[in-house]
Amino acid sequence: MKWQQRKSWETRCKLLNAALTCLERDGFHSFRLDRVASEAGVSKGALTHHFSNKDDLLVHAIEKVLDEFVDALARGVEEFHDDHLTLDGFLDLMWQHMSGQLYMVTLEIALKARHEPGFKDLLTPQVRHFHSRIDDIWQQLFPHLSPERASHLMNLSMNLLRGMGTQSVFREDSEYFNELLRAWKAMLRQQVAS
Amino acid sequence: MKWQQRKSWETRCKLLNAALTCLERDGFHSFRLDRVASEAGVSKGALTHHFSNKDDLLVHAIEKVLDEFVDALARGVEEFHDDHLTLDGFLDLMWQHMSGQLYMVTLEIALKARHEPGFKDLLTPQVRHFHSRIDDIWQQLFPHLSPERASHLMNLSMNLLRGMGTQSVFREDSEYFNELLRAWKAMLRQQVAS
DNA sequence: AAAAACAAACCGTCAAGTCGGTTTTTATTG
DNA sequence: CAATAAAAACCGACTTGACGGTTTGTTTTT
Repeated sequence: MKWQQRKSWETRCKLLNAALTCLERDGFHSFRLDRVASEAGVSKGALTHHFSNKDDLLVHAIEKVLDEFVDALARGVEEFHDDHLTLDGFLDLMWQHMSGQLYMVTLEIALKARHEPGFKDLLTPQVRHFHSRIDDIWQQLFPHLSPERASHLMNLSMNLLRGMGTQSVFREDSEYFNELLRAWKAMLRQQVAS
Repeated sequence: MKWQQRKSWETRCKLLNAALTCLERDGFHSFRLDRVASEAGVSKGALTHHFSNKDDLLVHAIEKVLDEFVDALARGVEEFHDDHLTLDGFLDLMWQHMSGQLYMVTLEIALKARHEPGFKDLLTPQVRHFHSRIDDIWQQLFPHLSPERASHLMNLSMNLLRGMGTQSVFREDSEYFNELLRAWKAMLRQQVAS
């Protein structure tokens, strides 16, 4: 029980990464299990061995990407407290992730969940956990504000970034998004100061 | 050339509405032409007679919904100038539309466009036209601000609402969204005043 | 008569899931 | 320490069902 365990974990990991790659590249509508398998360099049989079906694979893939995002933010807040990162820098970190693979993948999944109650139920616990972790992070970011106010500012920021992520589908213009971000940072500083 | 023209226009319209209904209810992944036909109360043959294929139907449907949205905002800005609508009320109007059929449909379409360059090319002119009309509206809303500043505030607002629309998939809690909106209105007033 | 509006059967394609089989690793036993 | 049984990892052909587009036929209008 050693070589097998490790090998198993490795192919599982390869499959999850391949699933995320395919989901971002092809979208859920054109998400094909055999393409995931070939992207991971294993057979379709191996995939079905590790994940009982499409939904199972997707749920675990989304779990992975959300965890990695929150981990990155948690490291960010540490740097913030050590004065190695400004508030602006923290927002840059958020945008860096939200404009990459993460957001598009969660968007694809969210739309799927919207139309499949069973799948949504599978995801809801993950989503709740994700939000509570992010909420914690913002409470740490602004310990001098009331928890409600910190949550508000966090949710406004997250939703702004979500919207920007969505708009980036049709408008590929990083300078424009940087400007928006700059404007938001200024408003946020104002709110935090008052 | 009269009964025919009218009948034709009627079934076209029924088909477009049915397409929007199906797209919001089922999502693009489960968007089926025969379901659109039965939703519209016509046969599949009628559908293929009016629209050459799926993409053609979708492009015209999205055109319709975007036009209706901007028309509503245009009426809103008139009421604003006649002092029948406050800035808060105008944002409520925007959120009312963005939290309804409009945004979910555009989201489905945006994700499709993201993975199908040909389809994206079909939509890009529509999207540009949409944005220029919305931009005009915000310029009319804030004639005393610089065009750049008005555009900034518009894009921040739109993207915030987009993000809220996205989040509403997992969080059905209208009071929460009203609170966020209230906070944003306050910040926006501050920005407009200064 | 001709063209438009509509109906519905048909077919080719394509992917998810199933399943019997193969190879490799781990546990057991004399 | 083999020998071997058992279990896990993996492979890929096949079935099955579904849907988009085509095509042929029918009715109604001009």
